[in-house]
Amino acid sequence: MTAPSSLAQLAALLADETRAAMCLALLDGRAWTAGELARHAGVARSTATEHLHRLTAGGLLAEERQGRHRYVRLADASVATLLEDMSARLAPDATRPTGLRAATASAALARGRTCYDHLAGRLGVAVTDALTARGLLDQSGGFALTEAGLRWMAGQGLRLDGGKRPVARACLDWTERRPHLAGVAGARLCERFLARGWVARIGSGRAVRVTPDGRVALADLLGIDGVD
Amino acid sequence: MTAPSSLAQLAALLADETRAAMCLALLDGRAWTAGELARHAGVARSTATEHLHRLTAGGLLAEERQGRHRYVRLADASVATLLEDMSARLAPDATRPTGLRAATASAALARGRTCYDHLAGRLGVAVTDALTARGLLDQSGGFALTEAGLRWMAGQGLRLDGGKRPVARACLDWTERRPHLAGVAGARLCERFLARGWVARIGSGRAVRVTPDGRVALADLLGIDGVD
DNA sequence: GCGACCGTTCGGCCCGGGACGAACTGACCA
DNA sequence: TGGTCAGTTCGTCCCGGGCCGAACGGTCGC
Repeated sequence: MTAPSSLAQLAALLADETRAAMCLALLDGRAWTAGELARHAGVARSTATEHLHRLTAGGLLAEERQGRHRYVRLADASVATLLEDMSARLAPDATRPTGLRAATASAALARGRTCYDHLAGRLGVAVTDALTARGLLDQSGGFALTEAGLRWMAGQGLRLDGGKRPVARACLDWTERRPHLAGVAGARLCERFLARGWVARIGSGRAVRVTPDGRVALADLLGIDGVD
Repeated sequence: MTAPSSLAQLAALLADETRAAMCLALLDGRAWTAGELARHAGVARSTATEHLHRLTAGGLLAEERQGRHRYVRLADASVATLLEDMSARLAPDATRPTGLRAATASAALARGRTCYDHLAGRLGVAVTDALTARGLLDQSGGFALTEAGLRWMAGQGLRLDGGKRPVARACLDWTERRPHLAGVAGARLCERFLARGWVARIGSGRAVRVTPDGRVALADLLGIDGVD
């Protein structure tokens, strides 16, 4: 039986604006230093230290120490899933960006970005749609790779054994309001795209752009050719 | 962009032990009165009132007033999903029941219960396994009804149009540690089983038992015959 | 109409926890 | 070996929010 106190403890970890900001920042799937997170959240370093301790003690974050730096990242994919699920409930509040810089940053995110370890934004949705159109992904009764889809992934040299993680899973996109592919399959695809240089990160954030090579590859591989 | 403050506000709703207890109680999918929840959570009625206000204002609960009673229930299936997902992270803490009454109650829950609007426990897992064995449900690349599965549901007169809700979805069972069928399909099956009297609720809780009629029907329909 | 009962509002109490700055440790660099 | 910088520990302040009991307002049943 789930104890109410455990649930409350877990929720309490995210019930603070500073900690929430830190977790959302870490949703980009990379490791941040304590100082970076402190600046990002707008609190003193000492305060950040305490928050990071609570989050790691609570099992949401994993830490790695390198010299005088303390790197933290989300503990595992299930934490990212939890954050996504909670964010999905909030999607309608779409805070309008003010100012030109915020607007272009937001436009870049809407075009394409990583969502922990898979692709999201219009790019993520386009890939998902293409997979479905080609009969590799089945959305009719859930979100699952078809027989053909499993063969296709294998043909690309992408392995799908990911322990207890679901192979294919829907993740709701807060810009597109449509589901895109997550789970092990989504993560492998994203890895591949980045490794081959088909998509590249913009600056240090979550936003990504499709490279010229990527345009060719996407058209070639999945018949996607309208990506902006 | 998801605002950290919104996420924190949502989490704060569940970050209180009393509110958490209320939400978990409501996971049985039924409507409770404010007084019942107050007693269940062990707080004064006035305190319960305040908590219920916060939960409804936050969109987690929906209320219906009947005479001098105030009935509340989870606002929608997505709230139940969120609670399940969070509980799944906590599963390992399996609090051992102490005392005979607690033990028999817990055994009944492990045998079969409702999980918001679908079946869980050994019963839920058995149904899920049977559907999979018969080629109606595909777990290989996610959780999805097969073509045959969609036809079978239609043949049973079960409609699957559920708005934006996924048709089939995995829900992790905290007693069995295995996924069972949730989503629209899971809900329709559970409805049907209850409506036909194949399973019946035990007392006022979430536990259910298979009736003699149910035993016959389950064997007949899905080849399940080991249910205890 | 009169109790009995459910829920609500309000005032007051108390505790937890989030914030900061100052002082300290330990790693890196000249 | 001293200076700098990242992170930590500790003392302190203060606010928000959870709890209760008492009083109040509807609704139901007799």
